[in-house]
Amino acid sequence: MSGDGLETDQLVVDVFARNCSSRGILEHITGRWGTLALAALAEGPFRFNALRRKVDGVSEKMLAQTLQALERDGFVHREAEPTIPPKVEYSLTPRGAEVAAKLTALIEVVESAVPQVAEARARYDAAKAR
Amino acid sequence: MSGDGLETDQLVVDVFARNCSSRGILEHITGRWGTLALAALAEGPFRFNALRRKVDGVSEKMLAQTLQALERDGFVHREAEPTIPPKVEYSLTPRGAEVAAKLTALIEVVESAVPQVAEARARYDAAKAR
DNA sequence: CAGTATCCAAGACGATACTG
DNA sequence: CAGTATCGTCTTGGATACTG
Repeated sequence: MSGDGLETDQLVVDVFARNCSSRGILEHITGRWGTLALAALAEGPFRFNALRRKVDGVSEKMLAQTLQALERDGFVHREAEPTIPPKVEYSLTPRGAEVAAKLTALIEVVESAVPQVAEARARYDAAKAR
Repeated sequence: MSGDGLETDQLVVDVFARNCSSRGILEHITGRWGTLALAALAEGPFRFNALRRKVDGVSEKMLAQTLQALERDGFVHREAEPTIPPKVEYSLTPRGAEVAAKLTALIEVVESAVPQVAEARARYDAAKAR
């Protein structure tokens, strides 16, 4: 624990500032798997492996890691039943639901834009090739 | 009209699917710098170095790379005046503005949640340490 | 000013094996 | 089932130097 010249200011909020708390949080949410995990949980609670199947391509390690970060930040709730075999259910907290709602809105815009993006890319590549 | 079988790899749209077009697009947007660049441009047009100053901490390389990806996808417009010294202005396209709006909504939620996230982390860490 | 090119370190990521 | 541990690869990303 060093308290040297670099002050890790606890309450910088503007995302555009470096060392800002909100950036770290935002990166958990907008990270490669964070977005997909939250969007999946927006459809309802999931058990670990069900979530893993839903979010196609994620490894055990990354899903566990992502879920832990989101749980620590208070966006995801983890409910473990101490049975054998273990049953663990993940769901959104109220705050997680708020975030997830914004994400699904974003995803919808993106999905509806897929064809236009394909066109835009073709134009860009054609122009660059010339 | 949507086919039931898995048709192709070309126009898979569901984000949860691997090899899906929307995932790649989404990752440009939600990437470490994509989100911040779009959010910054939501406040108005910016020249390269102004944007670099605004988005604190981004390197030349990453900003250029991010901006090119977003331009190629049709979210950002690049206007270059062939003067000396060169003047290049970046702005949002209409589709980029749509996306940026969703992003700023997300950022607002995150920023307003900063204090609660800090609490949640403290609780989580305390529970884990025990 | 607005980039491009190159190098290199850090860590993100995936596969696998193992535990409770 | 729900993870953790470990290892090796491959990408990400920053610093620096250079061009038009």
